[in-house]
Parts: sequence; structure tokens; C-alpha cells
Amino acid sequence: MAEADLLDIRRKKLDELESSGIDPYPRRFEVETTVATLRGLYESWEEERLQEEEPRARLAGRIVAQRGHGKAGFADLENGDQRLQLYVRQDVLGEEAFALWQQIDVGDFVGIEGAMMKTRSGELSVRVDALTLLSKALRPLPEKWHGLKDTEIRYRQRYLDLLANPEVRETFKTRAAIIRGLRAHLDSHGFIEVETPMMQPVYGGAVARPFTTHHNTLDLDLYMRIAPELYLKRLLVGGFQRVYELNRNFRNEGISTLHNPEFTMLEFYAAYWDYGRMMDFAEELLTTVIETVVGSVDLEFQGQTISFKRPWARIPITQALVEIGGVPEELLSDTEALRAWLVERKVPVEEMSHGYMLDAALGRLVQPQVTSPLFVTHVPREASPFSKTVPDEPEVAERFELFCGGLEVANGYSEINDSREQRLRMEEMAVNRPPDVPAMDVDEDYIHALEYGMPPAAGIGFGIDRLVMLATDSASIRDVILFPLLRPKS
RNA sequence: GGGCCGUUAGCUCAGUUGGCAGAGCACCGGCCUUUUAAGCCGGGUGCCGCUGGUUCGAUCCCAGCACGGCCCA
Repeated sequence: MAEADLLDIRRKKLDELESSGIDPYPRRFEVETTVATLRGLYESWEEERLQEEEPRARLAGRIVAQRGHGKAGFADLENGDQRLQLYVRQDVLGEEAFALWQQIDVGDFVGIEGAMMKTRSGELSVRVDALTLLSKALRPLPEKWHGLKDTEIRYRQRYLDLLANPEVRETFKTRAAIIRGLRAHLDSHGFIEVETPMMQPVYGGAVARPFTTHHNTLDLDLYMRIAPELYLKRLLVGGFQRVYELNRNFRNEGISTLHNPEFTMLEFYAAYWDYGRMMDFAEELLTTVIETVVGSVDLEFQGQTISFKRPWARIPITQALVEIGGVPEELLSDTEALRAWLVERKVPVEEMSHGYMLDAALGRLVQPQVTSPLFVTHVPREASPFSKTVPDEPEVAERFELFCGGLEVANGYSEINDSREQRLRMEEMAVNRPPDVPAMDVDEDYIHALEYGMPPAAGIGFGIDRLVMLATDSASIRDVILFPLLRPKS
């Protein structure tokens, strides 16, 4: 039947209900229990005991299936994630309420009251003796057996995806559990959660292209933040010793299975730590959260088994490129030979400086091959504009990137707290940036802040969406973001 | 930006070597007071993504476009 006809039929039912004095959208319903509670209480009872004691139940939910039997019928009521069968009989409910029952469609919300029972086949059910319509649905729900598969509808109308596909609800519960776990761990280790500007007059803290916007009253161009980094470090100047922010970043770049223009980042900073101490803490944090959420330190991701069991390997980038990426060792110090070798392997490094080239090679040749967590350290200085350098190795940053399941999951370093050094590095970045990233201004206000003194510190950023992908075995970032950006349909 | 694939009923999907468009679920009518993917009988689903072209005739072939997916950049 055409969609318009299906809608017409339900609108007609709605009109009939209203003209017979029934409010199809009442204000409230006093709920006394849930399906989960009822199952917990009575699932184990024998039918005879239920018959004798006839415990009462009053609850509400959505009708998700109906099986009519003339002057009786069965239906499945869903609330939370659980379903409970309703048994509706005209002789129990009365003629008037049964007539209402016959107007109920799959998708409607109802409130019911009745006695707990078990059917012949032993299914816990409620023998309904009072029925209240709580909300009339006008559109048909997706099909009950195959669910909703059309990816476009799943993303554009996520509510239908959640409605039809229980595993999608699980994914987003896992997402919430991960975020809860991260906060709990940080909170219990003396970190305080802060909120810093998402609209910034000068953007920074990462190498990326920003979104721009404008404040009318101030007549001020602003950037959506690409990272909270520089504001969080201002807070270290201000005397906070451990801070974190878990919120959205915005990058005006491509969309892929790994990239959404807005994504969720956890960044935190700890005074008096260096990058080594931060790696220790990152291991502890992630292992704890994964174990809490997944129930094990091992998990399956896209056909591979990832073990988060500590300790995690730590190797310098040069070793990673040679041993994992297969880069001939003698090319590492020969910029042009390395460039030719990489271009031959379709790594786009034509216009990159040596340091960014190594970083690009890391992403292309090493990252996809990493299964269990691996810290790659000693990243080139020029690709790391906020990292301190390794003592006696001015070309190498005290920085690590964390890879896992073929994804880049985190990135951290010993923070530059020497204002003179920071200015030089920001100026250097303007020259040596990757070709697709616009020039960034030196953030004078940030340099000014550093001049008041910032304690030695280490910081890290975690891509939360990717962590959720790992924990839920999701192949695309769109499967872990409730409303991923899609091109609007005209 | 490029390549490949997809778009058919509300949902899940068939299909047509180019000749009236199909199934299951859902829906509507009838029967049915312990079913559970209830069952039985009957019924209609539609801009075959959009715009052009080729053709006597296009859902099918061709081109362009839109949206989506995967891969590459």
C-alpha cells in the first residue's frame, strides 16, 4: 500500500478516537514498573503461583508486534530494551476498551494494567484489564524481521535505525559507557573537567583546516576550534595542575569512514609529567576503560584480535618505518631518495618537508598494520609544533602517537613551556606545514600566557569516536556518531 | 577530485536477452479467546532516484545529474 494510504488510514483512526472522546496524546501516565523489573521478579515463577497470587503490573511502552485472535489478541510491549507480551481478551478488558485495543497499531505507545501470567508455552505475559492510549503513531515502523538496512535512512533518520536495530542501541550505550569510564578514571586521578571556547579568534593546537564563522555584534571572524589544546595549557599557567576536556572539535576536511567534520576528542594535561609518564597513564586509562566496558582486555575488531594487555610496545618512528613499514633504512636520512621511494608507493609527499614526510609514511605504511596498541615515539620535531625535543636530539620531539586496530587513537607529548621556543616553533610551522593546510598565525595571546610561566607538563588527545569504533567493532565512524554529517537531500 | 557499486511498494528484496511490475513482512476486509516471524480466506500496493537520448515501445540500453556505500586521492 502506498505510503500516503497508510498515513490516511492511521489519520482516520486518530480522528475516530478523538471524536469518541479519547485523547490520543495525553499528558502523563503513572508508571509503576518496567519490563526489566517484571522479568526479574516473575520470570522464574511457575504458572500456578502466578495464577494464585496474580501480581499486578502497571507499565507503559510501545507496541512493537500484534497477533490478533478474534475477540482476544497478543501484542509485544517494548520499554527500555526489553519486550513483554500482552494478552488482551475482550471479556477481561470490556467491550469499550477492547474496541480501543482494536484501533491500536504497531508503533503506538500505550499504558496498561493487569495481572501477571504465563501462557501455555510458558511466556511471561500481562493479562491486560486496563488500557490507555499514550501516543498514536501515524507512520508504519520499519519491518520487524529484517530491520532497517538502507544505510542512507539509517543515518538520516537515526531514530528509525535505533528503533529497528537493537545492536545500534548497544553501540551508543557502549559509547556512553566509554565516556563515563574515561571521566571516572580522570576524576579519580585529580583531573578536573573544564570547558574552553569552541569559537576562537585564533585557532591552533593542531595542524588542520578550520571552519569559520562570524559574530555579528562584535563584527568578529571566529574559527570553530580544531583542538582545545592552547586553552587547556593556559589553564596550567593559571594554576590548575590536571585538566581535561571531553568535547567536540571541528575540522573542515574530507569525510570518510574515519573522519567526520565534527568529532569528539578527549584532551588532558598533567603538570610535572613528561611524555613517558603520559604513556604510562594512557595505558592504564585505556586498559581500565576497555576492561570495564568490554569485559576483557582483548577485543575483536574487524576480524583481528586486539590485546590491550599491558605493557604496550613503544618504538621510535624510524624503527617503525623500517621494521613495520618496510622502508629501507638508508633512505631515512636522504630526503629526496625517500620522497621518490614513497611517491612510488603512492604516498602523497611531493611537496612535504622531511619531517612531515616521515609522519605521512607512518600513517600510510605503519598504521594500517598495527593491531594491538603501539606507541610510536621520537616523531620529527617539525611535525610536532608544541612538543619539546629530546635532549641532544633537536630534530626529534618528545612525542608519541598511539595506533591500534589500524587506527590512530591518540597523540601526546611533553609540552613546550618555554615561550621563546614556542614562538620559534609556531613560526617554523608556518613554513613547513603540509601543503593542504593553510598558514596559521602565531597565537600571540598564548605566547603571552606562557611568559607568565607554565609548569613542565605532558598532554594527550584521544579520538573518542575511534575508541568507540574499536570497542563496538564498527567499520565506519558514522556507525558511532548518532547524526553523522550527510549532504542534505534537496 | 577519481574509480567501482547501489537507488524497484512503508520495510527487506526479486525481476525484466527492451513488450501490462513481483514476493515476504506491513496494511485493508472476513474468520479465529494461549499466539509469539500466529494461522486460514480475500484485497490493493509503485514517478522502477531525476532529466534527457536511442527505440514502434525504456524500469531494463546510452548520457548527464542527485543521493548513498566502498576504495583511491
